[in-house]
Order: sequence, then C-alpha cells, then structure tokens
Amino acid sequence: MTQAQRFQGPAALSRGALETSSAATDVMARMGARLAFDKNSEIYGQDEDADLIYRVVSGAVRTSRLMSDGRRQVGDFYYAGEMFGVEGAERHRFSAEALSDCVILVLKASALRAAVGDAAFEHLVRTATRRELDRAQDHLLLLGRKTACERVASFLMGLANHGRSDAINLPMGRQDIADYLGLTIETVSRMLTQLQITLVVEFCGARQFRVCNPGALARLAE
Amino acid sequence: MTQAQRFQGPAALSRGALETSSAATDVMARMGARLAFDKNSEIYGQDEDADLIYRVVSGAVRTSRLMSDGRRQVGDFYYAGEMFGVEGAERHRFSAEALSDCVILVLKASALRAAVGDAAFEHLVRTATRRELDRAQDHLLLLGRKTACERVASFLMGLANHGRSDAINLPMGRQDIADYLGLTIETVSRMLTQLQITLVVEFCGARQFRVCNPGALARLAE
DNA sequence: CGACGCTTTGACAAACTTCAATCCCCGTGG
DNA sequence: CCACGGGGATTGAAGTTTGTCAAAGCGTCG
Repeated sequence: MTQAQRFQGPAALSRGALETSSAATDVMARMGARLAFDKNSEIYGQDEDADLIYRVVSGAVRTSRLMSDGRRQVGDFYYAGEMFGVEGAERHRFSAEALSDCVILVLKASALRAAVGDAAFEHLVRTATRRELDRAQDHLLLLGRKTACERVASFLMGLANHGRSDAINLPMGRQDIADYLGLTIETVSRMLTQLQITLVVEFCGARQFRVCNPGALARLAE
Repeated sequence: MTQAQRFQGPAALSRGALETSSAATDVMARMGARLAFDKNSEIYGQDEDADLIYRVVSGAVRTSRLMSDGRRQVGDFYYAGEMFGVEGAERHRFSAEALSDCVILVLKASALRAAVGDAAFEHLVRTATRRELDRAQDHLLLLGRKTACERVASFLMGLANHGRSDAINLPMGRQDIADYLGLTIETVSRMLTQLQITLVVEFCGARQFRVCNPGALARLAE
C-alpha cells in the first residue's frame, strides 16, 4: 500500500474467471479497502509481511523478483476478479506492482478469517497457494524447456483462454512479457511478427490481438 | 508404487535437514509402508491421484514432467529425510522417480490425518505446499534469468548448503542436472570444468565435489 | 504538429546446443 | 591382478538460437 493514491467508494464487483469463494468475495467487497494504484507503483514489496489479502477490481497486476544487477523475473499476472498475494507464507517472495492504473481491494487476513471462519479461511489460503504452485510449475516447464516461439505461443494462448471475447487485450508491455517468458523484448517482438506472418494470430495495434488459428497456436504452445 | 520391489522391516530413521514435524515423522515411521524402488523406476506418475504421502528413507528422488517430444523438466530433488508428493492437490502434476535405488516410506494421507489429527495434518500439508512453492519460485528465477554458469553454481551451492560434510556427493547424473537447470549435459559439463579451472570447486570423480571458494560460488549463484 | 515512449527491424555478437569423437571410471571376467 | 567392455562424462568444432546494439517506425498525448 506504499503507493496508494486515493480511496474510492464501493462499486460493482467485476467477475473474473478465477474468482475466490463467493463468501470471501463478498466479505472483501464489504470490508476491504478500495485502493487505487498508479501504473508501475508497488503494491507490496519483496520480503514484506504477507498479512494482507488483495483482489484486483480493475486493471492488472504483476508479481516480480529482481536480481541485484537489475535482471527481473515476472512471476505472474493477475486480472480483474483475481486474488493475489496469498501464498500461505509469512513474507512475500515476490513484489507486486500495478501493470496499469488499477483499483485493488485490500483486507487484513485476520479480518477475513474472523469474518468467514477458520475453516473457510484455511480453505481459501490452501486453494490460492495451490493455484500459485500449479502456475509456477507450468511456468517452470516453459522457462526450462520451451523455445522462444513456444513461450510466446503459450503466453498468448493463456491470455486467450482467460478472456472470452474474440479480440484480446494485452494489458502489459513487451518488457513485462519478456521478463515473464525469460526472453528479451526484441525476441518477443520477433516471435509475435512470426506468429502473424504464419497466420496464427493477428494484431491490431501492439496491444490487441485475435487468434486466427487456435489449433496451430495450441500445437506451438504444446 | 508401481515399481515397488520388496517390503522392508522397520529401521532407524534417517535425519534430513528438511524434516517434517516429528509427530508426523513418527507416525510415518510406525504406520508407513517401507518400499524399495530400483533406480529410475516410477514412484508415482503425472496425473495420478495424490492420496499418498512419501518420505525418503535412503537414496534420492526426482520429480519431473515430460513434453510430448521427450523434452523433460526436472522439478526438484528430494533426499533422505525429506517428504515429497504433498502439494495439497488432488492429482500430481509431476511424476516422481527414484534417482538411485532407494527406500521410501509411504502412507495414506487419510491414515496420517487420522493419526495426527486434522489440525496437525492441515499444518503439515500447508507447510509442505508452501515449501514447494518457495522452491519453485527460486527455480523460476534461475531458469528465466540466470546464465548457464550461474545456474550450475546455484545448483552446487544448494547441494553444499544441504549436506554438512566437506565432500558433497552428487546422487544424480549429468542428464538429471541438465533437465533441472534447463540446459544440456554438455553445457553442464563445461560449466563444471570451468568452475574447477577457476578454483571455485574441486571434483574427485564425476559424482563428488568440494567447495574451495564459497564466496566465489555464492557470488556466481547470486 | 511535434515529442516522447514503446515497438519493430536489422546487423552482428554471444551463449548455448548439436553432433561426433574421445576419455574415464568402474565393475566384470578371465 | 589385470585386461576388457560399457555407460556416463568430457571435449572439440560447427551450427542455431537468442541477445545486443543501433536505427527507424508507429501511436499517443500534449
């Protein structure tokens, strides 16, 4: 919350695909603080206490870890409706930053626990941690064994499966994609043009695309 | 347990660094089946039910995931005293294989739960899942952003910190190391000789080494 | 309209992989 | 005890992929 900009009144909930249990969702909407973060501002830092629970209302968030020389690994991206910062740990191992200007619901873990009960809270933490682990393990295979083209294809497919509309928006810049995929922006860019040339996807502007050949994309992503 | 070779009578517990709570450890030793696995045999398969809890008695274990064309990513290695296969999920996302001939304690999760109580069991699963996630996240940075040399150095340092003796044994072959680090065996080999030439480590045979310059190793590993 | 930031493209360099040959243990059998 | 055989490990040379550096293009926002 180091960079919180302003409070906001209650607003309609967005409905993400990876929603948490509705009881916890309701409690967060009712009791949580609605904070606005500017693009690229830090939501929580590496090694900070993990005693808060976050949920994206609007905008998008990335988690990342830095090496001392500035190399960065992006852990994951979170979109409207998704919970983040819940990994069952005392302290965060990654920091979280706003990908774009965004609104985040924040609630103390202890408050949520009191509101929904121990069992429901434990279950929520367990589910969230589990989901983080699953994603990290998929990510491991991607970083360890996939080619640049496969990585980019996997990434686009993940986004495409996430949203349900035809035209898919990229909320993040090339540098964020590159740091997520373990590549450079130039390589990401080249692979994107290659996927366009081969008619797998089509871009209208740098931040919006459509999948033309889902089969080919899936085959490339493995 | 598809490849279990023979049952063994109770034996003294080994004491790994990453031991589970002693209550659970005792229960596993008392109630768990002691199974022997031959080198490279499968302990559990990808997408198998995760209703068993495993603990390495002797030998070592790797978890891995295969792509359809044979590329492999090793998730992690587990040594004597360590628990594995506990990720809080319904099904395993990685398979587990014996790195060497080894003895594994196996117990049904439901039996452990009944024996130690719900709270202790939940805590154990939560802790184990959390540890998996931590390791996966470190691994992510390694695969996404470290050079071949840094990866090998990180790997050797991890092993060195694990054991406490001066001479450290490598229970796995070069192919396993390569698949863990997202490299080829040749690159691993080259980096190992480079680390020897620069007097960071010293090998006596392909499977045993000593850290000569811990500071340099840590610096390389970041 | 102009400036700035982000993205794309190109040429070149470096890192890593591939393929192939050789080496080195290490256990086995004479 | 020593020679032999075999699997894993190392080394070398060449090739491929990806990264680096630099320039140009494109869009957006004052």
